[in-house]
Amino acid sequence: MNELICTVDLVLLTLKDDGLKVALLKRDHDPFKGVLSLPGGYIHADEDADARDAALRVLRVKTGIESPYLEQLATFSGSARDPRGWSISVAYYALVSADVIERASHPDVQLLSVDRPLNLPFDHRQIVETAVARLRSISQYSSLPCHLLGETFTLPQLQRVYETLMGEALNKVSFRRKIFEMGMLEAIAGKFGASGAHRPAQLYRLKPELRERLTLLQRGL
Amino acid sequence: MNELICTVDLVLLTLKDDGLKVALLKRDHDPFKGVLSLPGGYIHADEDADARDAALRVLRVKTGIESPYLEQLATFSGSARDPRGWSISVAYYALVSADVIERASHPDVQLLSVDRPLNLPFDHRQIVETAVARLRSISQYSSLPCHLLGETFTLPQLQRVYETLMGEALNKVSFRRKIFEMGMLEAIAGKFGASGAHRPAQLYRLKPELRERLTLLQRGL
DNA sequence: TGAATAGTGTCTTTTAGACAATATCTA
DNA sequence: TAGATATTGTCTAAAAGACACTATTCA
Repeated sequence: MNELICTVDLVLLTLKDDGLKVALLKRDHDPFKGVLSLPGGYIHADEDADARDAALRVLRVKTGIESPYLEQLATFSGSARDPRGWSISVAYYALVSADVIERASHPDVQLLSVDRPLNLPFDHRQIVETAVARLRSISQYSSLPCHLLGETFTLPQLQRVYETLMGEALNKVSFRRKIFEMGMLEAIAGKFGASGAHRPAQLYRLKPELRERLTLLQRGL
Repeated sequence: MNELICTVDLVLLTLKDDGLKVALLKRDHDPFKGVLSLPGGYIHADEDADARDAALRVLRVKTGIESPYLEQLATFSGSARDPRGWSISVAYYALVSADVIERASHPDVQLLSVDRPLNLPFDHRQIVETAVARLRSISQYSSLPCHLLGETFTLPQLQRVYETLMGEALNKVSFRRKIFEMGMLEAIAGKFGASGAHRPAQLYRLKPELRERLTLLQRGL
């Protein structure tokens, strides 16, 4: 039997300046040493219980981020994708608020917009495109976008996140009906200050029991 | 670096006797020699261009089935799932009509209902459950179930397939509206005979350009 | 008080579902 | 022609969207 290269790759996504960004790092080693690419690394059979564990380890070591919302995306494989040989990479996507990336403040992390074509090594461009398509698709009928915001947020903030992801304006009344129908939020007694000369918005947070799993909508937003 | 066991596993699904079945085989080798399990096998770096290729090869060799509708499901990995060591398995699911399985007529293939708990080695039960959940979920808003029927079929047949997968009766008028809205079918000038003493149903087939990719519905059935 | 955004009430439009009438076959 | 299922027309109910009104804050 042949020895295959087994790795994980991470698509770490966040919102900044009203746009979706992907976190990239300069590669430490050849091939493509010094080139911006997805954070990734070999699976370590001796320390990772499974591929998800490897993904969390890679994210922690390479970006300093500890417990993001993380899901398996897909597995990319073949003889053509890595010059070193036949390889298999289990890709994960993680969603965090821009705050979390700033607090980790890893000097090497660069955030690039996913809206213009990315020039990346291996098949990383395809991996990013798959992740963004998945995020946009699932956002249409789930609570997934909440994870791009911080611990607490207002409904107008949340609506802007959904609108950014879906690329279209949403009806305010319908949006609120749907979000409440999902029943994923709990109001926090307290208000939002940073607004300015207008009525402040109610603060909400994800119900703690829903931090790890998504809430789904029957019909979409 | 450690050597990992790299395999593919196949969840081959079909409809028979109005129920969803999964195709299983008795294992040729240890571990679990002689036990019913998912068709699977090692990735062969020297002959498989990628994992999908490996999945198609395994399916062809082990079941005689040539070109099914095939999608990547997820990757299952870790030190706990295989007694031989740390392993990684890229799982695919395939949908075929019962006809296709019969025509391949591989003597070892056994079809078991997915509706009662399956007792399978490794983490194959979890893989099957994931595949069935994925199929049922995607069926709510796509043309996926068409692939469980043969080349041609009637709308009443198709509705029964959707109803079996979704586990509920569907409104006939709405179902037809939605299916036509998807625009995935083309009528065949000719009628359906096997019916009996009543008006025969119009035959349809998937538009040829949609044999490989799904048609999606904005709102679900 | 006026400007700005948050939150709500309600009417209209769109979509889904119920029901029944018509169509077409076999025995 | 009776009986069975396919197909279609149309009315009703539910969901989504448009729009405007009220609420609350700061300058």
